Amino acid sequence: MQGITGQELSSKKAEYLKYIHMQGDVVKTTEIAAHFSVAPSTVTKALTEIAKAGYIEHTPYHGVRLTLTGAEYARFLIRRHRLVALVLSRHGLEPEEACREAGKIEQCFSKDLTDRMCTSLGHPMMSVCGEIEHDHCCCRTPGGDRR
Amino acid sequence: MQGITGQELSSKKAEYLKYIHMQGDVVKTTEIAAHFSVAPSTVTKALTEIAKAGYIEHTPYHGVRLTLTGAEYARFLIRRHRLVALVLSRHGLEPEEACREAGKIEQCFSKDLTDRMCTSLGHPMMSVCGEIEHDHCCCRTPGGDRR
DNA sequence: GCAAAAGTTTAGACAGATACCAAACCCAGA
DNA sequence: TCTGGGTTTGGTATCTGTCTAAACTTTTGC
Repeated sequence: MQGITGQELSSKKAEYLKYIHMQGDVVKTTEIAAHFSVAPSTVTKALTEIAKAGYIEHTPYHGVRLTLTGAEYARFLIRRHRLVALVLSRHGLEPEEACREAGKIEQCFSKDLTDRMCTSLGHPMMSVCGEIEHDHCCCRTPGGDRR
Repeated sequence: MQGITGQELSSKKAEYLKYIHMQGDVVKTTEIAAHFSVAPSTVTKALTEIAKAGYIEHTPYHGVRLTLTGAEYARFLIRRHRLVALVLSRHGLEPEEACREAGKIEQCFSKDLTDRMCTSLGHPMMSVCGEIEHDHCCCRTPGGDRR
């Protein structure tokens, strides 16, 4: 996945993708609908579009599963979320608040901005809401070495 | 202006309001349209709605002027912008970049979050793109004293 | 002082995101 | 196999932001 910008998916779709990633394997429409408190038909529509964009495989009536591209993108979304939460936690927010507020603002952060903050924070391993994986951060070459 | 949330105006309308504030006094439709590279009719429509919300007075064919409420809200928007830019500048961005990126993400920051960051930064007087006024920051009581 | 030019508004349309409901549809378990 | 729960389809709605074309107002130049 070269050239992520961070704006490939609208914010709601990105949230769905993150959720699918965190659930792992096959995820059902109803499960997503319940988690986000929306009607199943709303989810079906979003899923169809996310699938069209190549991030998930949607087998009608049987749920969705991330593609490789989708898994990679979801990891970026989660890394971004955790970096944003970390920044907020360093500006007076309690861990839980930082995580919640991050959820509201993260979609505005481009990949580039995310990577810059990551570098500036010294590529932290932990945030307030989980580990930060740097596999696909700008700070890694394909071989895994820091630049 | 009690109880600002930061989400009273959509992001484009907030940008227009900030611009009107920065131009001062009466601002014409065409001027705004040129600045934001949109059709004048787009601006008229937005202006009508901002006026309905009480932040500006719109005299058709003669331009707009901020109301007291609008001026106060615009000062909040500018303070928020500068605080966000300051945070970004402390995370590896050059002043100009920080200001530009702040413009993209600031609309997501609530009044509360803005005030928390302000406190955490020690109520800074300067950002990378201008002074920060604290007249209406949470850190001030009506008399002007820090809490 | 009036007509053309410049500026502005209105009206109608469209696109994208998100959401809903109702109806049709599929599938698995009793 | 039939039925019920889960899912999808199709239609509709709202919000935001945008445009074009036409109508209207103000200004300018002669």
